[in-house]
Amino acid sequence: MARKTAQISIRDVAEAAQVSVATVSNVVRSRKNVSDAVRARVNDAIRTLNYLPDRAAMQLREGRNRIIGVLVPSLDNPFFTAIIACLEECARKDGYDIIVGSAGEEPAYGSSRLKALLSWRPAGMIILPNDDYFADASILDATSIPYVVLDRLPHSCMADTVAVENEQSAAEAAAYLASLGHRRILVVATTLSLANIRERCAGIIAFCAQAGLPVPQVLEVGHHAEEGPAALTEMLTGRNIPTAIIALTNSITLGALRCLYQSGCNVPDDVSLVGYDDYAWMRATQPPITAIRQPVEEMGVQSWSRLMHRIAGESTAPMQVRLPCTLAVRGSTAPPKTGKMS
Amino acid sequence: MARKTAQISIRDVAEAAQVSVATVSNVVRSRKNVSDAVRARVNDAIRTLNYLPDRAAMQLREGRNRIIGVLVPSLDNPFFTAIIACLEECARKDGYDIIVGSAGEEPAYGSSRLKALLSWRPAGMIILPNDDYFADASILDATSIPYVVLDRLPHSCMADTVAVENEQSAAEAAAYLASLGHRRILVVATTLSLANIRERCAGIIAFCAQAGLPVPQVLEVGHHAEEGPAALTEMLTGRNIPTAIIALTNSITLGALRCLYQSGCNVPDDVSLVGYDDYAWMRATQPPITAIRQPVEEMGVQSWSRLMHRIAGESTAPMQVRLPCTLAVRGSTAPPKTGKMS
DNA sequence: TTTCCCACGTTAAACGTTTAACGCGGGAGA
DNA sequence: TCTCCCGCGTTAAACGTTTAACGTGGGAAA
Repeated sequence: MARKTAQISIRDVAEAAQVSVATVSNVVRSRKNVSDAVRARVNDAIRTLNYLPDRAAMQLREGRNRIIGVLVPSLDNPFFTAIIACLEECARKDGYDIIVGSAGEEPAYGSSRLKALLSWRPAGMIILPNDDYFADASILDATSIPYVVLDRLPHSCMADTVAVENEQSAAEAAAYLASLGHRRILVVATTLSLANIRERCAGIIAFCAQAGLPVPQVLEVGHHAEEGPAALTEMLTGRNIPTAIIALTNSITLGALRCLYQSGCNVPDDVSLVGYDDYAWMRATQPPITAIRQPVEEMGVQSWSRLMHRIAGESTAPMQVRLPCTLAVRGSTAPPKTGKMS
Repeated sequence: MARKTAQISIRDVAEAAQVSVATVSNVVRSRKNVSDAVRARVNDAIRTLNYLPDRAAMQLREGRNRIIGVLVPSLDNPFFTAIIACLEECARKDGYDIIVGSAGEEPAYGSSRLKALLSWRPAGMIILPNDDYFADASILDATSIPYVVLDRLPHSCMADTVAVENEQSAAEAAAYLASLGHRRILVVATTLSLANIRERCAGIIAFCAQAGLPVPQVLEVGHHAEEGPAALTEMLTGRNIPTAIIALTNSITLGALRCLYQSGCNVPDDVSLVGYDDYAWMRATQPPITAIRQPVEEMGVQSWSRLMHRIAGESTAPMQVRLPCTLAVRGSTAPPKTGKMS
């Protein structure tokens, strides 16, 4: 009978099957030849005792285990959870487990979450930094653990990185709006202290400059913008409102939509809206939202693949992967009503 | 200098600080009095070597560690990720780490994910089952690990459970629709093989019976309904369409909205819509969606608290916690246009 | 019959911690 | 001066695995 109090260990199984612990291990890991009779006895014992190997012990013995640490800024953002879901799928396929930590959007906790993750002695890490100074890099570089930086790129980094083509995708959205006849574009951002956001801004500004459009206005509204930031509502109820808005993240897209709704602006008749990320709800609004679709799945797969290569010992120079976004044109964008210009 | 190849251990620190490993441990865990001079030496060594204790070894030594396993059906559903975010917050406060596994909405993998989680020897588990037979219960009961079942309740269960008042909340939504004058209500569900969904249906049906309304129609559309299930579109383009829809999950709410949009039904003029769960996007649609708000945060907190009590040794009979939902009335519900009845 | 080898099992060490038990030196009380 | 105790550190065992090294018994080749 299994003891209820303590976990049953390989020793209990060995005892029950009348063999040594080494033999049990050999059966479980199928490492050495074990006679059929003994194997059967061991398997029986495992089943009746409900034996499960202890990962901590395995890991301790083997030095490094099949664990990947994933550090994200937040678990409340569908963009991050989608990536996690994708990484989890990759991990399952390759026989890894992932451990997820959330560091918070503001770099407040400092590196405590990273350290917690590292204390698992993971075989590798995938990091989505919450700022682009990425002080954590020094901690990671002090270990020999390979890691991949995803989505938000730090200023400088000795590791593989995977990100989307922020400038190009944002410029493409601006170009599309320009082709519809828009000239006054408002860019709504979380914060310009994030490199990917800055790149998106830069893409739009560069396009406008090149196309002879006025310099677009940029509004920073912070990370918690789902409920519709007051600053934007104010701007939309004022005079000389923009004819098009580009929202640089999914939460901003949502917030912008609420502001437009609150301030009585009609989409797309009064103001056109283009949002980053593409979620199901954007296709269920009326009108559906024109979206810059980030290749979330591809980001997960690529970063996983990079990490696996590094774990396998690849020692080439760090690679910088950039993935293209696609613009999904829907009903929230239309030519501006010329009447409202003057 | 730290060896680059292997992780630095407590022994390296001891060597660098010229003390025994026990002393290092005592400094790190501040267990016994250590003189200031020695403490300083040790802390210096820790800092220069970038020492991080190895969780696997700690856990092995201590038998059971501050880990909670969380098993959810899917990481693609914001309801589950919101709960995870909340549990993570609780865990951080109490000095625990959580390890998340996703089992898939269909009970296909069987119990392999659960076993993977259990092999971490967690101090406790929080489970959101993916079916209500909950075969995993036997595996869990075979261990001495306390666990809490959340959201979807199995047929019978010897553990603490936390769920919402499904019947009452659904009945309340039906009652509200009835008070507006609706008589033909369509219930759209993922699958009736889930207890919480069945309870919601039952609540609506019971109310209709009691209020003398016709028996509401129930449509099962499966788990991946965000894109708008064809069966629903078909029903909405037919004759004798319902005047109100109650969508029993967030994905169904989204899917229903798309179907309504596709089939040219106006919300709320042609059809009223009430949806389960309340996310930011539901307030950004036009009209905003009337929602049955599940107390996600409270579910997380309550289940965490139950688990902590059990871990602390509480051995009373299993408790069944039920939390109330609130109906947030918004623009997607209105009295039916009587003209369309005939 | 002797020798060798092979197939199958076992022994024991090691992984990095924690902690009970022990040692030791010096100050205080007798 | 002798004893005792207390504060500070160390030693060593233990946690559950894996695996290299080591029996051991029997069959085949000589």
